Amino acid sequence: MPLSPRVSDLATFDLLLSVARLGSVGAAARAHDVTQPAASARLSHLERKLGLRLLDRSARGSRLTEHGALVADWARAAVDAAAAMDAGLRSLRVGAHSRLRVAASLTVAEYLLPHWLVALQAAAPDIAVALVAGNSDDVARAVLDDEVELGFVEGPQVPAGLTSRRVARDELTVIVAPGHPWARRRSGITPAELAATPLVSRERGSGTRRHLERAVGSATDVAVAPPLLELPSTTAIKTAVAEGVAPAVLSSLAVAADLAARTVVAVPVRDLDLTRDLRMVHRRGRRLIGPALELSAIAHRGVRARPR
Amino acid sequence: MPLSPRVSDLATFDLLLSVARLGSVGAAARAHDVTQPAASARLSHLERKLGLRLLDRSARGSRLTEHGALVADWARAAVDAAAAMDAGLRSLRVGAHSRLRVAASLTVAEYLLPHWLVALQAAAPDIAVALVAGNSDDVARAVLDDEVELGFVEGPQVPAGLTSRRVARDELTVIVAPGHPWARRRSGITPAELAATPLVSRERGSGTRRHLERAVGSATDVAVAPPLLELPSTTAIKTAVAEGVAPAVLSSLAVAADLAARTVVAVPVRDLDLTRDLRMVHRRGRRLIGPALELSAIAHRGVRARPR
DNA sequence: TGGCCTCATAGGCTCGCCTTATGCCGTTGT
DNA sequence: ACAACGGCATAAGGCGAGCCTATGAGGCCA
Repeated sequence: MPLSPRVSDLATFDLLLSVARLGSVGAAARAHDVTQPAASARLSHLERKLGLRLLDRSARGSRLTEHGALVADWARAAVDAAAAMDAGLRSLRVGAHSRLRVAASLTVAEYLLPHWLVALQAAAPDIAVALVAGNSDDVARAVLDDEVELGFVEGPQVPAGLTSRRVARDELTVIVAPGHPWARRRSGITPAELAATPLVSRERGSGTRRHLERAVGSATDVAVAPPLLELPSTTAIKTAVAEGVAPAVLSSLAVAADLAARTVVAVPVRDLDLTRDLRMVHRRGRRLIGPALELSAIAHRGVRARPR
Repeated sequence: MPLSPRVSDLATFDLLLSVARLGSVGAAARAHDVTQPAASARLSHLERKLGLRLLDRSARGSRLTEHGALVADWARAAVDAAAAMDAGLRSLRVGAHSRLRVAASLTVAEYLLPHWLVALQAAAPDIAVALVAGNSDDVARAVLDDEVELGFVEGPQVPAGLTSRRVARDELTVIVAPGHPWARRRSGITPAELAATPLVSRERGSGTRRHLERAVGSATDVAVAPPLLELPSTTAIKTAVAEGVAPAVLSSLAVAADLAARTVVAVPVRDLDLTRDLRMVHRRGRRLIGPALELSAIAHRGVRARPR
């Protein structure tokens, strides 16, 4: 089910947001480095395509209509997500002249870091960040070897030689397809049930998988069953779960959107603590300065500001 | 700051997601109704533009590289947001032949309903939904007058003649600019402080504003100060707050993304319950059937599946 | 009433993207 | 081992979307 062409042109929605912010089509056009007629035409075209009047045009400028305000709020969510992706993409380009090098475990790199990078760019636009994604061991090694100034890892153990600080708390979540028997279990499943069930899983060595094995191991005698299927990406796992292949255990950050859209369902687990800390690490004894300090502050403040 | 052209072409990222899901460029091309060379060229072009290899091409198909998997996860967030917007947009077109008519208060229409509509479309693709957005009074009236089958309202009071069911719980959140004095108040502010401070606010009559006045009124003798500034949209309010005009009180659903990006900061309020229920309503005595029942089930299940 | 701001329209051009046709290469099956 | 198949890349041609410049129309303010 491909995306409708109605919404694929994010640049025009971004233009609409600029009109809302700046109060006139011409000003928005200048902000986007196009001429006023081009902007005007694009917006008219959008209104035609959607079958909605979005703007009240007057001699003093343009304001959103009621529909326009609603559409603008929807669009902002999409544009923000795209901006986060863009911040991430910039950091992946091999940064020969990067001023800040960062390593992050997958969960952090996927769901948290892009937003921090957006905030960092707003605070200090000239900082180029280089990002390396890997598992927590890779990250720790990169920090110790001085390949990066800052690292982000999952899990309880902090490698020797590193100073750590919690930047977020995450919770592993059991997900199943909406039709799966566990989906009706309002009281949850037991750790033993979870351990006995072959899951769709990341490859051995992933932080999520290791954390699950440790948590289940300390709550029950049953060893975690070998996976039914190993897949290389979170996305692939969610797709497999949604198709009913088997349950999976993923970070709550990874499944939030899918839960909201009901492609998969969360199953509570009784008497098992699946929370884990996401930590920022840097070399012990080395003070953070400049860009690294800035990013560290942004990430840390995220702790309190996290949505419910 | 307009969106970078790197990420504005969502359709190509959607194509990348299809390649990941289907395992080959050709299959993704068919799913998107273009020829294989067109898809191949677009993906190559994207890789050039990003400076990253995203796909491992082989004679058996194409798989994501490590970078590709990360980019795909970022892209999925943006594409999902766009899909939600699309579902919302479809429902705004005046639905002469719509099979399900819905009215929703602004908070629900902005942040919840689009995702429910995506799920509904997945479950029943042929249902056309017509959405009317308004305040809770408008919604109640529309349901009572039989203009819509289903309504979604905010706040505690359920109008007579309507059956209600809670579908989500929301919390009003005090937000300030990152540099505002309150931003450092880890222990929070008092209800009296909040009441005494002129806020940036929606116009009188908005559900959020009324709920705040009621909650503060029952916790303190001080009446809520008149707003410093009234603005017509949530977006405008957040912008004003971020620019340091004054604090504001908005739904947690409205500010989650902004908190994560640190454009604004949440301030706890001591000894004041700012939670409120978001309710689905329909005419008393009338059983929900067909599409309305389906949407009602999706919305209700959302209660348990909500991200933390 | 003139100047200035807003947005809309018209004409001409460029360039991006798609389609069809074809070739190459690795895998698979007999 | 060889042939058939599936998957991806390249080439050439055509169409259309979107941009720019130039200009017009309408409201607001001095």
